[in-house]
Amino acid sequence: MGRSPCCEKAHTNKGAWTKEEDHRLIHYIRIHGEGCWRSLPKAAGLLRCGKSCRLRWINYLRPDLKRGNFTEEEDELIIKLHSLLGNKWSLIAARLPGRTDNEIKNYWNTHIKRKLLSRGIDPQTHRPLNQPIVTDTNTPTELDFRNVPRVSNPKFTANPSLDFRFNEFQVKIKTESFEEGNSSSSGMTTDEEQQQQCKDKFPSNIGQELNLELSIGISSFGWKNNSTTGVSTANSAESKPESDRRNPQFPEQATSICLCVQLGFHFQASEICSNCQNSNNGFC
DNA sequence: AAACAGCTCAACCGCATGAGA
DNA sequence: GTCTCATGCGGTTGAGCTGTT
Repeated sequence: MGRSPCCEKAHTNKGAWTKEEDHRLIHYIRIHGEGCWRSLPKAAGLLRCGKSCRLRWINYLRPDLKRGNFTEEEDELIIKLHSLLGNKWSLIAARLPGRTDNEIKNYWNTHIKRKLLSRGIDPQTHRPLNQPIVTDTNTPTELDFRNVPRVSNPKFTANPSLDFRFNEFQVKIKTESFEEGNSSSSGMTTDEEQQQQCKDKFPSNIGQELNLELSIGISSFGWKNNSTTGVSTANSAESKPESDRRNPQFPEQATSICLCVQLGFHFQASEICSNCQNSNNGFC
């Protein structure tokens, strides 16, 4: 006794969407908003299954989608996020405003994989090709979860939020990671030279540590009022899909979810998160 | 110009998950 | 606890496009 199919396949269209279908879907969602995908096709007069409608809207028709090629910065961000998260395309897409998980997945498979391979990097492990995996118990060079603090139970946190974060999660990387490709004019690879190259590229008082901090949680202010906070674009209500803004699973005022992944140099405790404008000793 | 190969990406499929009855 | 529903996610497919011979 299996589950009933999500739609009556015999009476649904498949394949490429026509302009008329797109127009109907856009028109319907403009009036009624997202959600209720199962009943949407019938209500909108579409001979499509709800899944198909949802996918079409999310991946193609949504007005906040960014069109055009990926920038070099987006490329690098995707690579870094993939090294952290693996094939969690939806999580990666959450960090790239205007990009969809499907788009990123396709781009990864068609471009970035090849790019990494040409650099001699395994796209799955992000390690140099043909290099055996060596476990160094003293100096973490890749993700190191051994000292990750507990994942606190939301039931016991001060506010009713998820508090799932990899605290103080720093990944030391060699400065050669900042170099473009494998080029090294002198061929030298000493630490001194790498440090100098790093300083040349990043002429502030930045050290050699990249902070690849990942934190997932609902920012505390989000439970108060999301209309008056300085929420950055990535997490602002304006940038969220209509369904997120109307999500009945959350109280009306609790729609700001901080999914911070700080990719960059470790920022100071006195600074605030550029994403949620929160200051919590460098974490949010 | 035609045939073929390779590539891109929109769309589909199956499965997982959470909510509610 | 079990079942169904609704939704979301990741892997895969295949039509159409582009480049090459």
